[in-house]
Amino acid sequence: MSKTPKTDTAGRHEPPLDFIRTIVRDDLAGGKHPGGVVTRFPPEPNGFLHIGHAKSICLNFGVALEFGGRCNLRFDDTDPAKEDTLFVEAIKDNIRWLGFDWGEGLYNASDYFEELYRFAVQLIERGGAYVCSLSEAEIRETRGTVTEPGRESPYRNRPADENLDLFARMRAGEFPDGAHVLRARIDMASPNMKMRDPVIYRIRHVTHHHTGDTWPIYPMYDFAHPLSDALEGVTHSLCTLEFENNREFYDWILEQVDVPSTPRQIEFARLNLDYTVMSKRRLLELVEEKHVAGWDDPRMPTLAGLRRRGYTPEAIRGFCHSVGIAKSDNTVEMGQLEYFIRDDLNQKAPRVLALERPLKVVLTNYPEDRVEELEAPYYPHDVPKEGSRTVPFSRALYIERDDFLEEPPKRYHRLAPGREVRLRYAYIIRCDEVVKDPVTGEVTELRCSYDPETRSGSDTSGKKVQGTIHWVSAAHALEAELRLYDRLFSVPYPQGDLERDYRELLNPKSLETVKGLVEPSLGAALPGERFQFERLGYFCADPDSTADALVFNRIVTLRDSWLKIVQRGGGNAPRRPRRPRAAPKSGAQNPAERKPPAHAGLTPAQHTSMERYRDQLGLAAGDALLLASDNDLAGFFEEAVRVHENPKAVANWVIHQLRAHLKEKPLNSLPLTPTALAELVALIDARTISGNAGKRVFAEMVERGGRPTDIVGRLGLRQVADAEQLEPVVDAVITANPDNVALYRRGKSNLLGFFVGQVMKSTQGKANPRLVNELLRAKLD
RNA sequence: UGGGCGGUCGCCAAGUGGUAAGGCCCCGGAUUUUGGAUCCGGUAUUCGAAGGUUCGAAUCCUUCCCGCCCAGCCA
Repeated sequence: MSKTPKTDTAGRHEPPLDFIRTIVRDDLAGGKHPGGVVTRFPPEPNGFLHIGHAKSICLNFGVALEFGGRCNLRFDDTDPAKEDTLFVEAIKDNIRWLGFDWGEGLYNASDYFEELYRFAVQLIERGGAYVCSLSEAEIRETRGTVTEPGRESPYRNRPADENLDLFARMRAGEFPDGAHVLRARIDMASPNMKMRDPVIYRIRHVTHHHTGDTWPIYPMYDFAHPLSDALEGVTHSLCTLEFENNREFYDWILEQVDVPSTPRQIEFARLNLDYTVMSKRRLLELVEEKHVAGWDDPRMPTLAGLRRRGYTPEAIRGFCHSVGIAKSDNTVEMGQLEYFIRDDLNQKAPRVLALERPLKVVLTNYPEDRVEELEAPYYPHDVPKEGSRTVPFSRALYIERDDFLEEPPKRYHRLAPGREVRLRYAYIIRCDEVVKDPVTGEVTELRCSYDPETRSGSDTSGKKVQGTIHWVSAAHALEAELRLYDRLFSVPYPQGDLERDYRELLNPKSLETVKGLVEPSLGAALPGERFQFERLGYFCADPDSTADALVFNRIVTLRDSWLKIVQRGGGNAPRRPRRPRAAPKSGAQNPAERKPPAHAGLTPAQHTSMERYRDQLGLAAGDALLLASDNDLAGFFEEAVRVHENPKAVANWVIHQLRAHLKEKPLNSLPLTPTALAELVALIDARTISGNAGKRVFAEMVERGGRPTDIVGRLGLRQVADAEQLEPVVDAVITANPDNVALYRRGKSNLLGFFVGQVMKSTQGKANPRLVNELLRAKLD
C-alpha cells in the first residue's frame, strides 16, 4: 500500500479518514446501504450536553453530512425518573447552536414504546425472554461475578403463556414497582456479564415527561436502543467505548425479533479534557451543590457554559475535528481547546482597550482641559477586516498595573521610572515620578510626560520604544465588571486522585471578579458580543450585562510569551535547557526473571511431541511448544516435514504464515495441503524463488490450493538472482530518486530499505533481496 | 486476570511488510504600534517490553507488562 497521502483534485492533501468514516465509506462503496447512511445522536434528557457530547454530535452529524445521509436526534428517554422536558429543550437548543440540523429526524425512544412492547412479546413467544419475579437483590446475588458464573432464576423456565399473561398484566399496571421484571433468556454463565439474562423491562409507576401515565413499564437501554436504531433504519450506531460489552446483546436482540433493518454498533473513545470533569453525574453534583452558578456557568465544560463563556460553535467544531476519532482512552489538554477559540476570534473579534487593574497616570505636560479623539482601528493590519472608532485621550489616564514595575527585570519592555513606552494609538510617554501611598508603600499614581511629536500615525520624532501598552482616559472610561475565568480544577485529573474527592480539587481561583475600566465605545456592547481586550484576552459581554452595569466574561487570555519567560525563572534567567527525554514507562522487565513458557496445558502425548520437536528436530522451545499444543497444526507440520526434511523452515512457515490465516478459518477448510507447503518451502530452500515470492505463492495456495510449482510458473515468479538482470533495475531506481540518494549519502542510512523496496516492487518481488542489497550498496556508497 | 477493548513524541493522532504524516504544546529566528497574529526553521534512529520470522518489522509470530470497561430494575 502506498504511503503517500491522498490528494484531491486541487492538489491539497486530504487528512486520512478515521476508522469509522473508513468503515462507512467501505460499506457505501460495497453497496451495503442503498438508502444512504443513517446515524443518530441519542442523548438521554437528564442533563445538559457537554463538550464530550459535541464530539459525538460532530461525528454523527458530520458522517451523515459528508456521506450524503441523515442523522436523527433521538431522545433516549426510557428512564422516566431522571428525565425532564427542560433538558430536551436545552439539548435541542445546544445542537442547533453548534450548527447541526436533524431536519425531520426528531424522535423519542418513548415514541416506540408500543412497538418495543410488541418486540418484547415476540421475544417471549420465541422463548427469548421470561418474567422474573426475583427481587432486585436476588437478581444481583444470582448474577455471579466477573470470575464466577451466575445462577439461573427459578422463573427462567416459566411457560410462555404464563410469561405472556404476566407481562400483559405488568403493562396493565397490576403490579407494584419491583414485583416483576422481564428478562432476556440468554446464558447465566456467559463470560460477558451483559449476557447473563439482562433485565429488559421494569415496572415504574412514574409519570414520563413525554408519555405521561400511559406506561407503568419501561424498557431498558439495552433493549430499546438497538430496536430503536432498527426502527429508524440507522445504519451505523456510533457510541462510546463503555458500550463495547453491550454490543453482543445489541446483535443478539436484532437476531431474535423481526426487525426492519440491521444497524451496526461501532464504538469510539469518549473525549476527556484535563482540569475538568466530564461525567454527567459530577456535572450534576457541581450544579446541585452550587459549586458553580448553574449548568451554564462559564467554567462548566457544558455547551451552555462554553457558550456563555463566549466560545463560538466554529471553535468547538474545529476542536472536535482536531482531536480525531479513535479507540484509545485520551485526555486532551485544555490548551488545544483554547487554541481553537483564539484562532477563531483572532479573525472575528474587534480590538478594544480595557483594563483589569487600573493604575492612574497623569500627563503633567498635557493641557488640563484638552481632549483628543484618536482614531483606533478595530482590527490589526494582519486581519483583513475594516472598521474603527475614536477613543478619547486626555491628561488623566489609567494603564494596567502590570505594565509598570519600579525595578524592571531584563527584557521587560514596559513602563518603569525614567522609561518610555507607547500608549497604543496615542503618544509615547515617559515616567517621571512615582507616587506612593505613604502608609502602605503601594504605587498609587504615575506622573508622566508625553511627547507631542509622537502621536500615532503622525509620529515625527523618529523615536523607537520597546513596548506599547493599553490605556483608557480617566474621565471617559466606563466601569465594568470583568469575570476572569480560569480552569475549574487545580489539578489536571481531578477524578484520578484516589485520596481526595474531586470537589476538594476545585480551583478556588476559577473565577476572579474585578472592577475594570473599559473604553467608552463598549457602553453599547450587547450580551453575546465578543471583543479582544488588547493584550489581555478575548471577552464576551455576559447576558447579565446592561448599559448601566457592564459585565464581561473572559473567554481566554491571549497567549503570553512574557508570562512564559517569567514563569521559567524571570526575565533575567537564562534560557531553559532542553527537556530531557521522558523515562521509559513501566513494564520493562529483566528477561532472566521471566517465567518459562507454561507446559501445563499439554496432554502427555503433546508433551512427547513437543520434546521431539525440540530435541530431535531442533526447533526452538517456544516453537516446539506452539506446534505441539495444537494437534491439527502438529499433524500438518509432521506431514510436511516428511515431504521436505527441513523442520525449522517448515515450522517457520506453519507458525508465521499458516497460523495467521487460521484466525479467519479452521485448518481443514483450507485447500492447502501439507505436501504443497513442503514443496513451497523446498522451492525457497533451493533458491528457485525468493521468500517474498514465496509469500505470494502461499497466499494463492491458501485461497485456491494448487501446486506451488504450477503457481510459480503461472505467475512467473522464478527468482532473479542475476546481477546483470538486476543492475538496470537498480540503476533505474537510483536515477528516479535523486533526492533520496543525496539524503542517503548524507547519512540517512535507513533509506536503503526504501531502495530495496523500490527494486523489489519493480521486479514484483522476484529479485533476490541479498543481491539487491549488495548492488545498491556498491552503487550508493 | 472471566470476558471485552486499548498502549506510536509532553497531549491528541496517521500509519496494517519498504523514508515514523499532521495538529496542539515546546524551542529558535524573522516580522510586528497587542510580549497577540503571521512567517520560516527545529524537535520520535524509534512505536509498552523482550524474544522470534524476514534482505527489511510500529506493522507478522510468541511471551510478558501496563491501562480502561463490564457484577444498575441507569444510559
